[in-house]
Amino acid sequence: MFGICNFVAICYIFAMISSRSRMVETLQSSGFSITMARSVVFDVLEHNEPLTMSELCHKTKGVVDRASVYRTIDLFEKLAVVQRITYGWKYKLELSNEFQEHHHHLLCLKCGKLLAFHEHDKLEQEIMAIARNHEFNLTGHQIELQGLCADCQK
Amino acid sequence: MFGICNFVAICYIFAMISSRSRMVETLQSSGFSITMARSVVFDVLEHNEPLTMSELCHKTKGVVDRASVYRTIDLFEKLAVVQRITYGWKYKLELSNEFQEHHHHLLCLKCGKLLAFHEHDKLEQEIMAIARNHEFNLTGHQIELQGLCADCQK
DNA sequence: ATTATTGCAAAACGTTTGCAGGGGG
DNA sequence: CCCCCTGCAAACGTTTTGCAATAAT
Repeated sequence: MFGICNFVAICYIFAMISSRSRMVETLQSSGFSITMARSVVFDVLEHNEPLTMSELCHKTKGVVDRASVYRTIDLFEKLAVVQRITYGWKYKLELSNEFQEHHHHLLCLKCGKLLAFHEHDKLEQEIMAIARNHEFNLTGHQIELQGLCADCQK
Repeated sequence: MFGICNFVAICYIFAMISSRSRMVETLQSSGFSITMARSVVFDVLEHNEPLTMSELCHKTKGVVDRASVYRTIDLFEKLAVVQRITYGWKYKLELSNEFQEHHHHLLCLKCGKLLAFHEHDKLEQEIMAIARNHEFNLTGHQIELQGLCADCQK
């Protein structure tokens, strides 16, 4: 009945719809309106790799004002719709863990690419152990690996 | 002959002298002068917790110009005398690993304290394994744990 | 003495804010 | 229709840059 391709496609469409509607729901349940600016910012983030603030502003130029982008990101962060990930000592923005799986990144110092990695079980366990040793009540963590990606090593 | 206290004191003084002279050596061997601005910035970093750029500028106010502080930090980073550590999505500056032992930090979200931790053998091993899996030529990494320190949990 | 390095001032960014007008519920 | 949200413009903090004066070797 269903080929694997159909299944994948259906999952993909479902993920998109559910991701967007979850954002709508998040906004409404906190009493915020669904406005064009917020929709546009969300859509841009959904369909791109992690973006810097200026990249985001550039992609929404002419449609959403810079100030509104900042205000929208500010709101989205408070509602945990987006998260900042450190990139060198700057940051990029992406949809947060509730809207996509928890992960960290490898940063290529030559081409600037951010490569996500998901195998981090041991890493996370070790981090929790360290926090425990220091009587730390852990609420979050950032990990970034820097180096040269496979392509740039050639 | 030597009490443990004397030994510790001697090690401490030796570490200070060697740290400063290693900086002098690093500058000279790359053809840079030892200037007042550079000495002052190094001394301030040596005798303080990690500092933000504005904290550093404030502590050197009236002695070294803001622009020179930036230029000095820029040079020190290129020569790997200082390193940036991410602090939230901002950064602080401290002497780099060659001038003090390699470590990472726990950030307390309430009082803002940066607590260093040194037990990270497993962490580092796991990080190298992940890089290997992705054919990444690893040159560095950043880890930051966020939460509430023991004092602030009360 | 010669050249690197600095201070000063101004420019270039990134981010925030006040306010009046426009769009969403 | 009412009020939240936006665009605009100006303010603000941080970082960079050009240039003439100064200090280091």
